[in-house]
Amino acid sequence: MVKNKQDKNQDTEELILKAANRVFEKKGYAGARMQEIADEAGINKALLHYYFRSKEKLFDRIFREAFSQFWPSIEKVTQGGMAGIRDLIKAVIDGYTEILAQRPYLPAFVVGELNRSPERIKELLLASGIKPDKIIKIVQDAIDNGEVVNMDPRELLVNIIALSIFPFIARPLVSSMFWKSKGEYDSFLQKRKETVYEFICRSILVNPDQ
Amino acid sequence: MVKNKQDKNQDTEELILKAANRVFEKKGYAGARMQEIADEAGINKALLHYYFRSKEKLFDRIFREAFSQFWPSIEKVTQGGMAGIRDLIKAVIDGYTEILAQRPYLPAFVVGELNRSPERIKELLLASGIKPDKIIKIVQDAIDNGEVVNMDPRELLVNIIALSIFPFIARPLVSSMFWKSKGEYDSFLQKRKETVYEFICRSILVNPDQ
DNA sequence: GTCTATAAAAGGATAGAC
DNA sequence: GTCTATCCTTTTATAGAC
Repeated sequence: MVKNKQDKNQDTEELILKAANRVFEKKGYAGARMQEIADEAGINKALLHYYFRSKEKLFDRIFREAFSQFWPSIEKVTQGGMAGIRDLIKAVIDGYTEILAQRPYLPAFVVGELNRSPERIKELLLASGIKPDKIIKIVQDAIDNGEVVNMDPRELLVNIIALSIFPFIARPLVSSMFWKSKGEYDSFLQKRKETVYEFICRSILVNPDQ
Repeated sequence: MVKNKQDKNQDTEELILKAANRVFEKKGYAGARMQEIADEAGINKALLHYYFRSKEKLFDRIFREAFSQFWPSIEKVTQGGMAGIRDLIKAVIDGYTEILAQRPYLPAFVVGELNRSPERIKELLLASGIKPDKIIKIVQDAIDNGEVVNMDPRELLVNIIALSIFPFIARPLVSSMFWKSKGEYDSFLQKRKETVYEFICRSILVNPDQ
């Protein structure tokens, strides 16, 4: 069966987006080159502009997707309405572990670009439909009912995210600083899924063994 | 008293380095413009090249300094030879709190650029005179003598650094996600110096109150 | 829709006067 | 040591043929 034009459009656009994603994610907006994106996609520059008009617009498209991917299963948990604090922590860690295994450059990319244009954040957060208040409430409830030690719920959330993401953001640095080889660091990251959960629980749970 | 030529050299070079630091630190190598650095320094592009020949060389100079600044008082502690685990943790947190208050873009800059040229790390680590093994040993000792729960000492170090740095690396994101204003976030970062120490101690110390 | 060729602009680097 | 003017390469973007 031969593809019709509609399919071809879809394919090429998809191809470009995939390529642009790889290049932007690794090199950032300023470091990326339209030529390199075209090469990766197996087409030429002119076609890039035909589909997305400008580097800026192409980047915008890529970045929005990246930003939304940046929040893994936090939503999945809050969706249900009432989730336990342990579920929340596990969901965040597991979610990041999963997405970061596939897209290790994602957090450095998102965070790096946001540093350069912080004015976009408000809008991006709105568009992504993320509800920080809901998540904060889950933590606050756990504190109120004595499950978790008294602390600023936002701080706990920051800590969870920090511990999940940082080893990926600073991967080359941390890896060559403390580990013998890339492979060993990878296996550390695997085990870490459990150890970081325990690290957090030891710190915050009033009754760890309950 | 009139300045002689020697002074003038020094001043201009200093001026350029200051300007280059601001621009590179904020925009990264790819995003920085020689023109902007010249403007910030109050001179013209030609003079930049007169002093540093190329963008690459100027950047290299800036980055080396930034990298060395990235490791605050860890050294200060290990210098003494035998430091307690509590001292180590406090030293790292305090050190970062101090340097990051002055140079909030530093960690994102260092980590970001290292992601793009990881091959440089080995050499930079050597040149900086940092001794990861010494630091690991301090933690290992604390584990061996039963002060700290059993865990990979490297993981604890990663966690300490992560918790210290992440709120700065991801400042705009975290700030507008969980806080009402920039000012409130700043005051959170201040208080955090203590709370993060407690967070860590609760998790790792066998006898927290000792 | 896709290509080649080329325009147009930006940015790094140098020549040469003072 | 510092400046103006200019070169040259890179990179984004468009025109026009197929």
